[in-house]
Amino acid sequence: MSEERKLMVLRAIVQDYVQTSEPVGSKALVDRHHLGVSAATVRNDMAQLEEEGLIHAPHTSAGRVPTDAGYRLFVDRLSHLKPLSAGERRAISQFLQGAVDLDDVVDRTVRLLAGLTRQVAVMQYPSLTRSTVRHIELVPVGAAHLMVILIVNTGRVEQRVVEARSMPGGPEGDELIGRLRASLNEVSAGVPFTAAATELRRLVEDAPTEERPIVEAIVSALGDALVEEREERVVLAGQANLARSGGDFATSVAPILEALEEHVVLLRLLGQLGEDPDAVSVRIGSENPVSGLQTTSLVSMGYGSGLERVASLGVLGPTRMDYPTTMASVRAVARYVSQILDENNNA
Amino acid sequence: MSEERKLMVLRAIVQDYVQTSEPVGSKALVDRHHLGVSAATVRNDMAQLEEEGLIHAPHTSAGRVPTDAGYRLFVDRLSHLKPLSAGERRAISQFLQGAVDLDDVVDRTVRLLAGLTRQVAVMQYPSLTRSTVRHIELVPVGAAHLMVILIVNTGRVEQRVVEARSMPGGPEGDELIGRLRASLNEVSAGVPFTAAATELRRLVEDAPTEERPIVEAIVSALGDALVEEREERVVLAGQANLARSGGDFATSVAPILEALEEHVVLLRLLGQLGEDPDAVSVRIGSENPVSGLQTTSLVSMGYGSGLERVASLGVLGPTRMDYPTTMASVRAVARYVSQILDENNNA
DNA sequence: TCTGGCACTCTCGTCGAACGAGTGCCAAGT
DNA sequence: ACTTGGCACTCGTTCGACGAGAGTGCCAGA
Repeated sequence: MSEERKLMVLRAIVQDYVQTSEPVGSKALVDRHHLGVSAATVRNDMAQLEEEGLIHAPHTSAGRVPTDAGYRLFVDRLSHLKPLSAGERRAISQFLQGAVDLDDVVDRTVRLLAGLTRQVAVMQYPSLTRSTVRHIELVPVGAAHLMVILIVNTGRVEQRVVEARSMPGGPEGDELIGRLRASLNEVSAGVPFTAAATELRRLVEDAPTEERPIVEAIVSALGDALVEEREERVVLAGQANLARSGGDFATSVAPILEALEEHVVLLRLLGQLGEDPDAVSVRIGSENPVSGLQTTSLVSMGYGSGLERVASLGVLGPTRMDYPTTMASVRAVARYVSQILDENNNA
Repeated sequence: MSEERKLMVLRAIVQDYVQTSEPVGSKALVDRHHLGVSAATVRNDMAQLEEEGLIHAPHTSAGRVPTDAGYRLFVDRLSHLKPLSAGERRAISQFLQGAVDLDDVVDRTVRLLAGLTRQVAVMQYPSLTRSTVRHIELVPVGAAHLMVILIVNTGRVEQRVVEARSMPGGPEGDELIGRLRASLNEVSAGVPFTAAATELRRLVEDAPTEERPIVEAIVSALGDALVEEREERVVLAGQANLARSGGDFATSVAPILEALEEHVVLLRLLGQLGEDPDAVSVRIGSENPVSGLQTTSLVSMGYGSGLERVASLGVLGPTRMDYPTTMASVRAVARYVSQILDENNNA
């Protein structure tokens, strides 16, 4: 028995099953793929594959279906990414180029990915955790409030309003605000997020007693913004594709939709990338720790401006999915997004 | 034949059908509701109701089901909002009070509504169209760029980066920026959005020739922000409830999910409120112009700070829904949200 | 080690009958 | 003029049986 042929058979099973969504039998296999052997031989191979836990028969007399392990082997060793056509690449690029701001980039990306793969697209907002402070702005709002605005190097903006009752009015107030703005930016502009937090806290200690309350308030608001933003966001698109995806999902799609609404878990999932940040990561079925998602696969990849992979994006679909194509799409989109973020960043 | 009893029968049918989700027959009706008449009488009434197009029999020998018109009559004349319990009110209030910023208010609101009604919650972002400019801020970014920040009275912030090559560096630049900031705010602070646009445009004309390019760039960026934001956003939650809602939705939930992804149509729907902005608006089944949503009802209501109803929120569910309870929930949430926006606004 | 053949096992769709819920209508009662 | 009980009739639904079809496992031979 040729070990190599066995793998050919597995590959053929995966391909056929993905295409037809029906268990594939020995006869159909030899018809559709020109393996040079007979159905009986294939049957023997199948029996072995089943023993190894790579495929599985829903019931005695039905064809075989790949198991999660089977897909895993297929993805790791039996497939190569199917390159996109030039037209597709151009379309992706142009669609993303049209974005006007970061929100728009994210929005367009998920929609694009969902449309491209006909599955659910998920995208993590560019993380601020590894980002740096670009600028801090203070704006008086009414007499007794101050708006604190934090601008991050990714272009994202966070704002908070703080009370500032102790703030003197008129020119004195303006002078104070100007001074605070200057020192805030001095210690934190260009500084990575985590470092900035401690630097800012030192400012509070150094402040003269009468300015303590207001500096305290501002710094604590900034701290809030960091933490708040650290628990990041995800954006989804293409949920309709779930329902449309026909006979998959033995049970209803409800548990999956539920899981998708738990943004916190999604974020944890997306956060766990493979070692190589430039490779597409695939989490198949039960490899997936989340309860509702054990019949789905997550194909994801990091993206971000510069060398840092700030966040990741991907698609979620039935384990029975076209991995080569999906992986290629995810990779292409991740790269284009990175590129666009780069441009915006250096601009 | 008592006209009044006929309506009682309709009401009973709606109530039973909503509860059991099965067509209701004459026998079941007299058992469950103590109408003082026999099943045969009820049958006669039913025949009439059917003739009037208020109910409908799925097939010859099955119970009756309300039509869209039947629900409409029920909502308009046969039901009153079921008041929430004190505990529920307190829970809503507390949950919303915890919000830290506008995004968080919106996020919490949709999740709350979805949980409360076990349906899909939709919420329009507080519109900027009817809003006023609170403040405009200019922040230099690097040597040749300027970030333009627009702060709106709802607390929302929009930012744009513009090129400013012609901007002089050093103290002169700072002076220029200070002057521009002052005049921008002079003409637009507190001014309603639409008026602000024209005011700003006049600034360009009045600018001295050498400052023209930069003023032009800033104003055009602001104009962009207005238009961009005019095509507003919706936030959804509870899509899983769709799939969970059991036997409803003859077809699959796919078309509904699809429709929900078309944010533009959703916005148009939410935009069409009834005359009375303080009343709950109900759009039932086919009253709904959107193709995918003809088996669903939309219960919505305006909200906003002050007297203005800036935007609206609501829930979407099967036409077979518990209208009194749903309407009460939507109204309660809309009111609390308005209240919270008010507080943030006046603070 | 491969191949053809054959018996065996399942699932799935169809058919028909029994069932039951519910209606429509009629004739009688109030 | 309504209301009521009765009764025949209609149709979906359920259930079991049955046959067809697909696919396997295994064996004996090349």
